[in-house]
Amino acid sequence: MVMMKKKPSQGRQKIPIAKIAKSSNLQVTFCKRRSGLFKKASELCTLCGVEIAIVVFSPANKPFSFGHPHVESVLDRFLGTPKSSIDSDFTSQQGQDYMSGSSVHELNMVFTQTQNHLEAEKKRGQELDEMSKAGQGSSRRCWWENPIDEMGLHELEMMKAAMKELKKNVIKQVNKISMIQSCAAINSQYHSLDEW
Amino acid sequence: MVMMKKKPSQGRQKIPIAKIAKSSNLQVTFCKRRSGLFKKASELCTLCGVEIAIVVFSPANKPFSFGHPHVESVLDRFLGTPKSSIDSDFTSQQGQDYMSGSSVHELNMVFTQTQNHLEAEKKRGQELDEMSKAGQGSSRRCWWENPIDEMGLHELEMMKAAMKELKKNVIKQVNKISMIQSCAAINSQYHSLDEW
DNA sequence: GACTATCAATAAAG
DNA sequence: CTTTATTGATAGTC
Repeated sequence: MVMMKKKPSQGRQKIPIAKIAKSSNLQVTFCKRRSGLFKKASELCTLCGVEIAIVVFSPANKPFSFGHPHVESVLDRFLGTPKSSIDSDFTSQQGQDYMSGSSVHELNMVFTQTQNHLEAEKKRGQELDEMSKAGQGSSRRCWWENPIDEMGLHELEMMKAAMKELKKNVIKQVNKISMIQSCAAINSQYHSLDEW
Repeated sequence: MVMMKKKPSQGRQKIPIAKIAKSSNLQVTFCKRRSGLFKKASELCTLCGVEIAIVVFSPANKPFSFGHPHVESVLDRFLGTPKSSIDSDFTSQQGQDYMSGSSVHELNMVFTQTQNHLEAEKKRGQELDEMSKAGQGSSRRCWWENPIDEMGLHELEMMKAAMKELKKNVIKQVNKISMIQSCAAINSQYHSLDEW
């Protein structure tokens, strides 16, 4: 062909190794690199005949995993050899046995409940992610307006502290106002402050 | 230099993806490809801001691992979400009794991991709370953050009612969580609820 | 470990 | 998903 044609593509461009801002690009890059990573892992398995397990949580917190021969068998093996910590940042300790006297069934109940709580926490975490990503939209609530049911212990602890402080201030202010309006009738409603 | 030199290297040659026979080659290939794999993984983390964990057992059965932010946190999270099985060869089930035949110790391990995960999730949620609170800029505050001094009697009255309701819900939730984590040590901090 | 020629992985566009 | 142009990973070697 005698026709000149401009480059139909810039081909592969170098990208800086830093958090990708553009959401669509991030999604594509994650997909490509995840499959590339899994491919590399499978090649490593075949070439060297080793066991491997990879677990990734996508930007949307969806779990992906690769394992040879199986994810769980490799993880079991790894978790069963705590000295693996010397090879990486994996630091672990064998904690005490919780509730050693309990029945397996009881443990299962507790475990299931804890897992459910965990699910709720994670879901809430995701929602918070979405919220902060969505920016200052009109739908934003103050954290204290979030459903109490979805709060964790730590948040409740913080709320308790905040409320105690608030109560102190409220009482102070009420007293101040009461002084100013030295009208006894109004104050009567606040005599039961200590019932809080 | 005027000296001719023959090609000092054949460069990279393609190798078949099959078990490497030569032990020395296998060793060096494992090292190179393992580090390459971990590098790819870290890039994926940086680019996409995701959590990842890799566990490999070398040809000599030595464990190597890579994890961001931590191997164990990612594995805990993964093991706590058995429905991740749909994404890979990891097969599990969401039955009522988990691992009925397992020892109490095993259950305890899993439970401990799940609890740790729960803690991590809660902490993360709290950090997000802080973020979104701070992100509102100095201009906008939640009403309860407004100076108490500027409130009139009516607002204080309303606040009192709101706080009573809040307190009721908080206590309810704390009790719920306390029930779930029937671990006495943790609950001790909440025994003084009635001091409010 | 380091070097270098090759080839596979992949960013961007279709 | 497919194509294209480039970058980056790495097999062989010292």
